[in-house]
Amino acid sequence: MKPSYASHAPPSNSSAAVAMHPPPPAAAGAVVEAPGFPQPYYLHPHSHHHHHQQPHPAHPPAPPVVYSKPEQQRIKTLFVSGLPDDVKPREIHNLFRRRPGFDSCQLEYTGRGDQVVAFATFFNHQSAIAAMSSLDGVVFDPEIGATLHIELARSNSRKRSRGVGAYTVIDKRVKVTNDDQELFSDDDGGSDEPSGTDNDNPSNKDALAAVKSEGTIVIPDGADGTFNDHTDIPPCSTLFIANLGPTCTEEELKQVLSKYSGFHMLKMRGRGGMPVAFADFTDTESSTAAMNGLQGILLESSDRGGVHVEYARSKMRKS
DNA sequence: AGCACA
Repeated sequence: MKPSYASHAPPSNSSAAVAMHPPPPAAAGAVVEAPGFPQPYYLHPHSHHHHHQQPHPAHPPAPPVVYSKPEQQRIKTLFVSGLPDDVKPREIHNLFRRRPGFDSCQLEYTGRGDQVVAFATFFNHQSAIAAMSSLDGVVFDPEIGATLHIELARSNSRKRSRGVGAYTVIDKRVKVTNDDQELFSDDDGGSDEPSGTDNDNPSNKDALAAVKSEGTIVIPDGADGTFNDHTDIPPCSTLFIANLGPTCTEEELKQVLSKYSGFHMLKMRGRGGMPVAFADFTDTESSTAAMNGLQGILLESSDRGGVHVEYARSKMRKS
């Protein structure tokens, strides 16, 4: 099945498909028709920055951000193909760990030849989209000419590296005494399609259990100098919020922050130009939960993409 | 990348 996500549409209607060399300029502002869907889907939040000659200039506030068809908006996992077969899980983790909203990733040896694919899971859909548009088409190994192909996965990974593992390896390679390996090939043989990301999907688990050897290895956090966290700033009960649109108001932020328990107060600075905000919570557990939920989300006022949230470098002065 | 308030 062909993904309806539009950056993979033929060059005819994709501005990103041309000039697709090292870092793809993230299909800026592209408005594309998704096959089978009447309305256009807006691929990038910069729509109102680059004024395409639109028939209706009477719409000043940019169309709030719909990236993909509704059922895809629950997807927080990316499917990564185009990897060299000697890729290491650590490399996948390092590819994604700095991306805002990154949660965890896994490398999967599919068992089809030496094919390797990966899944990267984010805390929200927008973060996944943002990572996808900045990494899709990137040359992963120039020596070998390996170019990453990234799309939304068909389903979310259920693996969550809650505190422990930074990444996971799934090895479906089989050393079967049976000569018939076709028994559990579940599709047409297309090699770069997103397969189910469910690592242990109950529906096919039983069927496969008898034949397949699947090992899940959780490599401990920090085993090679990496961290489960997507930032190196130590946890703090105050959050630093950046990448806000110039028109972002305290009220707008407060409204979304107050959905998280433990939220105390908000302070904004740098109004006009590039505002930043500090949000104080009762404890680091609350601030961490809020950060994970807020990372990469788009506000009405957002014009540079989703908000960027980090732990503040110092706790807000208690008043 | 941009981290203040005392």
